[in-house]
Amino acid sequence: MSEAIRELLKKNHMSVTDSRLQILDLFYHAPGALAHADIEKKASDKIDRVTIYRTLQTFEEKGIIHTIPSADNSVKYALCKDQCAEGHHHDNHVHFVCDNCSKTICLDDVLVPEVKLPGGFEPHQSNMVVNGLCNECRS
Amino acid sequence: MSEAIRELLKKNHMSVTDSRLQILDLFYHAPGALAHADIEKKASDKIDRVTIYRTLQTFEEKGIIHTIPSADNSVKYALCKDQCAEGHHHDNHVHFVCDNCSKTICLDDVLVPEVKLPGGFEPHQSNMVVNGLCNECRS
DNA sequence: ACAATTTTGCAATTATGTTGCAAATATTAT
DNA sequence: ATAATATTTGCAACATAATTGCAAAATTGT
Ligand SMILES: [Mn+2]
Ligand SMILES: [Mn+2]
Ligand SMILES: [Zn+2]
Ligand SMILES: [Zn+2]
Repeated sequence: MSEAIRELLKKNHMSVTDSRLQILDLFYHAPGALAHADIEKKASDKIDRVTIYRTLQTFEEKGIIHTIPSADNSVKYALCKDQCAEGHHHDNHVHFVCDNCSKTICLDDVLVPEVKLPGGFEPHQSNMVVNGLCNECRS
Repeated sequence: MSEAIRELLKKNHMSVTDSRLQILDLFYHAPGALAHADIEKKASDKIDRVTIYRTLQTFEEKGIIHTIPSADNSVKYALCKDQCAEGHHHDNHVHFVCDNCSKTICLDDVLVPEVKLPGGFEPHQSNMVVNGLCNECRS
């Protein structure tokens, strides 16, 4: 299992280090997206705050994780699916944030719809976040 | 003009104070959405940082302004249109963020499209942010 | 004009994010 | 396997952003 993670790092030409393995492992086992603070808490073997910042930034640049915008200054991160590569993300799916358990979930199968913009506006990338009750909290 | 702003505060059962008038005035004359830092800089007559935080929070609660999510921990605020009321926002329009001039604009006429969620998810509110080049920066 | 209520500014505290640099670790070459 | 090289980490120092309690100031209703 941990072997798959090593491979992912190798494939992206990154040194395989404990911090990186551990953080990636957290993402793979997390029920939803993770914030910097979540990682700081959950990391079994304590990792320095700065290392977490740098690791998240590197992973994002390499196309391993993507950011999920928020309306309250608390960006979260989640694993990208295959297609993303260095400097080239393709995470055009909708994100769901539960108002009850506050879990943040990638709805990989729900694509962000196109919208018609007023004249003169040139779209490059779209993000859509839906708030509400998640499948677990509603039942 | 400033009279309209007074009225808005009265209508929402808020005391009319200098800080509030000044901040509302900034919003009415701003070309786009404002971040906390923008207000701190632009306020002619200096307002304490804490007062700005508290004022933004109050305005948001009263349905006078709404937040615009971002992927880089820099939430912005913009005036709500009519229908919003205390604890009940109806700002279901798309937001545009220019990658060049970084202006953030409410596209009041472009509504956030509905999406079909997986079974069990109950949507309450949707946000959509489009990045790209604004009408001014493209020409 | 007065009393009651609300808002403000300041100080103190906490949280979040950034940078430079030496020590530790990982990779590559021998 | 060892050594040389390159990369990553942790620490300290710094910078910025946000929260809280409280007394002073301003606003509101009478
Ligand atoms: Mn996602
Ligand atoms: Mn808006
Ligand atoms: Zn939930
Ligand atoms: Zn622009």
